[in-house]
Amino acid sequence: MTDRPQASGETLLFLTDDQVRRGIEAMFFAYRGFTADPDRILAEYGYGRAHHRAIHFINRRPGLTVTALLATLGVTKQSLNRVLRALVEDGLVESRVGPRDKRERNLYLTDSGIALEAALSEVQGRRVRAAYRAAGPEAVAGFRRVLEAMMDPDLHGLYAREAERI
Amino acid sequence: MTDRPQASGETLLFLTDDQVRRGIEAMFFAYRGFTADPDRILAEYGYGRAHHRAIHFINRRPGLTVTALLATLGVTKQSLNRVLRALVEDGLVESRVGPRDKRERNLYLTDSGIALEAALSEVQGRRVRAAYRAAGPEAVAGFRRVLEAMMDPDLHGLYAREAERI
DNA sequence: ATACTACGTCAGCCTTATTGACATTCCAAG
DNA sequence: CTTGGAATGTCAATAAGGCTGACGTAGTAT
Repeated sequence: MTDRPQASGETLLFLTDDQVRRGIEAMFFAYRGFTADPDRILAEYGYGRAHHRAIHFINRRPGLTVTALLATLGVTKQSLNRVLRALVEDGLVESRVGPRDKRERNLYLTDSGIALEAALSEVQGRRVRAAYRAAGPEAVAGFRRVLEAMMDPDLHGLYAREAERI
Repeated sequence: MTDRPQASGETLLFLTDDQVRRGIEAMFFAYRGFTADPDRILAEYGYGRAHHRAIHFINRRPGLTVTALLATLGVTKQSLNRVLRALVEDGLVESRVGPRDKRERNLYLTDSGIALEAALSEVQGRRVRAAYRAAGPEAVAGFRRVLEAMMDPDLHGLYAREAERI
């Protein structure tokens, strides 16, 4: 379909199919690198990425309700429940009855939960920082802009809007 | 640990833990958006991302051997075999006995395989292009630089070196 | 009093991944 | 020519993490 080399005219940003495929490939490799370090720590606890995500978002929004976390992660409650139950049983997450609405459960990290979160974001952040350093400041700004644009507006919009509201 | 706001001195690129966490979060949301469109197509075929990855790399390197694909994907042969068998049975991938070394199997996409790959990279590329357009050309360059730096050198190095060799 | 919401849980199923074991084919080195 | 090892395929068992469907309970809201 598209086979012009570089061009620029109307779009100023013309990419061949091959260039796009390289970008797709880069996302795959980068995401794998991105998750490799936390995965190793999680494995020691018998946890997976699902646990990491829950811990991450509870840390970001202490007091988050189960429904809100469900919407953020985009999984079913049955799926999340298994993960959440393990975290609560292991004493990393605390589930308090909602003060306003008693049906709700507000989720908080315990001290051990905070410690694990710190360890996870430390190793993951190490790689992110290293990549940022290697690429340079303007590259980081561009990176973030592309990522934002790549997000699914339906799924992420809710989260972003909620973030402002709170 | 780190709570200075912006700074710049020695590193020229100082990021707070919170900024790094936002980056981590952005990767999560972006990767989900990135895979959403292909996932819908794959579901129609009863396939998953594993099939997509196999199709992608066979398309990129027609004649790829099973061992090379194994190393690229970083999975076990048992895991890949299931995926590969489905693709061969469904007539999307052809597995030819190696001409030089008859133990090897060279993998090729059939016409239907090429068609599916085109459909997948079309929808995925659509989102990538949209994100690139929204972010601008310099942002894209920066994005790629950060992604490259984020890859696991051990895993990706092999692939990159092999790409040059061929 | 009734309807709806938030949450938890049981059961069953699927995909993708793992480890371990074993067979086959075939290249290459002694 | 024999033998070791490499490339591949396959069987079995297991696990994480996701899904749907169904059901129950507590609490809010009308």
